[in-house]
Amino acid sequence: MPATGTQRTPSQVSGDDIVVETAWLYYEDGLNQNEIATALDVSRATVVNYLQLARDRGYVQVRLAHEAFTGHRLAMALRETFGLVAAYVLPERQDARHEIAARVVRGAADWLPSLLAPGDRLGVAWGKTIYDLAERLEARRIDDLTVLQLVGSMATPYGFSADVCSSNVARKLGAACVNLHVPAILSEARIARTLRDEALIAAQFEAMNTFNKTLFAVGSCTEDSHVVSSGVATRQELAWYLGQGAVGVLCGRFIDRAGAHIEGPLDARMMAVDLDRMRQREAGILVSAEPERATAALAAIRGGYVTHLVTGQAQAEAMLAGGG
Amino acid sequence: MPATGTQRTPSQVSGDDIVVETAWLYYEDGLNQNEIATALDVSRATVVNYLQLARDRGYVQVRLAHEAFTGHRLAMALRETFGLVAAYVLPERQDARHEIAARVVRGAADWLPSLLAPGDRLGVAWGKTIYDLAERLEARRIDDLTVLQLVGSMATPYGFSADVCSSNVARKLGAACVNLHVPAILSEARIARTLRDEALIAAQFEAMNTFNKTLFAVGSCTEDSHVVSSGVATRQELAWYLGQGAVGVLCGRFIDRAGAHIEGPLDARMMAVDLDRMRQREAGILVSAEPERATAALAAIRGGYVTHLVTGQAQAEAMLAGGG
DNA sequence: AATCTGCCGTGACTTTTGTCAAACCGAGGC
DNA sequence: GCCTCGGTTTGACAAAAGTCACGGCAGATT
Repeated sequence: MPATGTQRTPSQVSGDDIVVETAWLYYEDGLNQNEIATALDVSRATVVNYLQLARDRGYVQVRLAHEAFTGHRLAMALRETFGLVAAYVLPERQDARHEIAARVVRGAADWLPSLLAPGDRLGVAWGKTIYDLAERLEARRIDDLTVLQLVGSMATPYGFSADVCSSNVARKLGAACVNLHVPAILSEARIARTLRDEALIAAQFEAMNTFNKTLFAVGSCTEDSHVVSSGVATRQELAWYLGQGAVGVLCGRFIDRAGAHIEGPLDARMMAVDLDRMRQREAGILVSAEPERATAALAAIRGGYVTHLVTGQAQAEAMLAGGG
Repeated sequence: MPATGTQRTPSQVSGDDIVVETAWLYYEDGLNQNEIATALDVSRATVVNYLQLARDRGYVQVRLAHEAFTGHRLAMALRETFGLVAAYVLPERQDARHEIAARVVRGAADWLPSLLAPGDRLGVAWGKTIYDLAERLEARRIDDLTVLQLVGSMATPYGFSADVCSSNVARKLGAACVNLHVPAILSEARIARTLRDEALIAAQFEAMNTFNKTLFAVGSCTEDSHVVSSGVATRQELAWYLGQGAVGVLCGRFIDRAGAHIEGPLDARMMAVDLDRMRQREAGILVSAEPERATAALAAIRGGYVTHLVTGQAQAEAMLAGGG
């Protein structure tokens, strides 16, 4: 039983000795709280306190292994069907569809660091998904990493823009960041040309094109899509692209079912990475949560932009049903 | 309540869908088993089973953060006192002294991967500690890593030798391995010279010397030390070195309190890395568990061979008391 | 020196989790 | 169509973990 009459000084507890010891016995040696209490000669309640302290201080890390998601039935199917390097499928209940976006983002944030290596140059697109992903990314330095903004900036009603997306990803990963200090879309092709010829901007584009991995989402082609709400495209323009067979938006460019770039009125006015360049990469990471985007995601895969896919169960099923 | 009359087929459970979903709800979303049972419409006992499955399959990873050990009171003190880059101190109870070696080895095995980066060339010494460490190391590939054997091989009564140590470390980390295919000690200096001049051996030595990080333990200078039991040194030789002020053995070489190499009868007959070279490295990782080795560890630190130290609480205290 | 204050540690109680044998289901063989 | 077999699910019970209000020591304050 616990000896009475002695009490540890604050520093002994804060100094971590006992807390770490307790955590070790519990989590590494697998003793239960009673055994630990006996061994350390304190009450079990105290053991509970120490363990709580250990958790509060972040000493205990619990996570689900990537294999749980990459080894998932649907993940394997996606991988084989579409020739991906890996797929990461988040589980999803019928009755919690609204949560899936958050889960996919969380999963992608957990997975991303393990897909990157020192020396990588990561091209980052923009969108709510990417923005949220950056938010959830836990700070973990990757040596000699550079983040490159793939699309010009564009203010949105939601408070994120391409430069914020890339900056945040860079910050979390301790990476250098090359931003594109231009709007994503300009009113006239002439102005876009002028800007692209500007030495500073040209240099930024040149730097941008040195990426070896990419991180992006695909937009859907509906009127409530971000392409429209952010002002990149007007409704008329969207309608025109739809008429040409557009099923998705990738880095601001419209693509058809086969993933081919649909050249149109916007391209000359757009400041963004070229889609042909997007195919030349070591790894292309697509994050896509909602089943409604299955078609767009399929197009991106068929177009050859994707090697790694993060998605939810429902979208995975939709893709396997619709593609193949 | 759980609906009766339906039951999952084996493949549905083995197929991981439900198991991963359950694990997610429990570990990521923090629901308790009752809430999960309700949500998934199964009994709580089933939830327990699923969670057990998830753990059995290795989907759940629980570990103590490195900060628990590097941020430890004694770790900070060691770091500051001896100017180390980092120290990793394992907690230790009075009544479990015999376990500390296992803990330190485990801690070192957990820490090591995070100290290595792609492209590194890791020199590995030998000894029971290093051998055990290799055993405990969990398989995790580090790109473009090369492991280099720092000391010639020597059969021991315990079944490990330097080549086994380095090979095992390399295997676990998915690294290339350069072994030294010679005995650690030869009967005559002349033979050692001859061997060193042999093209093949010379090339191995040359490769060995390209290390940028080192992993080693220090031996103590007692009659039951491995230096004697493995036949590297005779008792007479040991006695001679003790007379010269030897307090420890590092990669087969004797060092004094200041960590200086004590040149003696063995050196010309020895096939091992040069101690001067051991000082020229990005990182030197010393693993040492028993308090009796505090003196030897101190010497190694004073000698400038160490930047990272893994040890137990008792040895840490001994070092802080004895050195400074 | 007495008092105060802020943690620390504890026992009793509640909630959560783990165990196990028995019931149950579906698939295939007779 | 019935039966057996292997794995799944479950309810009842047991064990473990979490909570909380109170008692107590140590160092600071007056």
